[in-house]
Amino acid sequence: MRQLAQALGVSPMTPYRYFADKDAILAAVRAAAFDRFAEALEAAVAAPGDPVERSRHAGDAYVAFALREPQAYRLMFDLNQPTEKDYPELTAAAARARRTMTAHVEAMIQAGQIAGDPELIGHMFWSVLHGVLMLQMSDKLSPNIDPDRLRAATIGALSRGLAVGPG
Amino acid sequence: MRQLAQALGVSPMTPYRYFADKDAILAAVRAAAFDRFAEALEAAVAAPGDPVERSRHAGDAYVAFALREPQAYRLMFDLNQPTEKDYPELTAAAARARRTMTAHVEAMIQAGQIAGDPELIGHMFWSVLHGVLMLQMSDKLSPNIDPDRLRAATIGALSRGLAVGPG
DNA sequence: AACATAAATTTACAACGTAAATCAAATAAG
DNA sequence: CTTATTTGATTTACGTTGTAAATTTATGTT
Repeated sequence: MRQLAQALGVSPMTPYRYFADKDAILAAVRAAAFDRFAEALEAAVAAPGDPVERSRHAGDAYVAFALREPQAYRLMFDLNQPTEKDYPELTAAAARARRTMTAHVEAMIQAGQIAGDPELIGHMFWSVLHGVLMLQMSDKLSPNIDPDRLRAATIGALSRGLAVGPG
Repeated sequence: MRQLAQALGVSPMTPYRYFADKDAILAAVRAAAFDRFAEALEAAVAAPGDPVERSRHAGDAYVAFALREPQAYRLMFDLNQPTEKDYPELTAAAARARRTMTAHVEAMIQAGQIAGDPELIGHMFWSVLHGVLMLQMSDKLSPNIDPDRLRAATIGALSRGLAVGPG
């Protein structure tokens, strides 16, 4: 806090005139990060190309964000952070990212590319991306395993599994 | 630290005669948690039944551990914790859990159940389980999504995708 | 009994988040 | 243009935290 205040060129207690406490400040940072994240996803999904290509772009954008702003990504999903229920703006920003995901899956379904519950399918891909990234960032992967290869293989297998029959 | 010392019925500085600092203590706790975790997996894999059934048991044991000891699971994969490279016992305990996983996949491959790199395939399932659990625990899933259903659907689709052709 | 070694405690300090009191700057009322 | 009143920022101070250093207590050993 004192460092932050100094970086802002202001006295240690000044931020407290604008935020309730440290958690509120971090919640604002989290919300801003989720907004940047949602923007990156929206841009990727809106790019030209067929639905499958745009899905790849979305996945790439997801990973690129996490690796470009690891601190932000960490904070966004940090289990030690207070639940976002207490911070409406944060809830909203997180929901926005989820909606982007779901909307794109819906588009793929309407294109006949895939079938099933769009929100569930979106969450399936999300889980894979997040899982690999978390294991990668916490240094839990075996030294023999290349994160990019793992991610590609898992997304590939999951896609194939979904193409056969919907979950 | 002071609370811990009091719980041990000892003065605040006593733990420091046995551990370098707080991180070292937490690393020991993490290592112990990983050992319990590995034991749970080993037990599940060693249960009777065909390989596919035993895989299900392993997955169930994984999830059961995380939900039965959420604090432990959190700590084990906490990104804020110092890297386990500095704590050999911790590295060893984590590697033990990975080996259990890989060994079982190898068994499935030799049973002709599946094909591909066993360590990679093990990591694929691991990523899914970890991803869903983390999203669940950090309260990031959409209210419409049931974690158990999400996990089952994702594991199911991934399995189907792997059955078709190896990654 | 005297000493050496190990183990635990006491004391002390710097850093943290923040409550309370104080002070300064802007705006409104007379 | 004063004089209030509100707003914004700072200073001071307190309780907690992790832990370094000094000190005491317990445990062998000669």
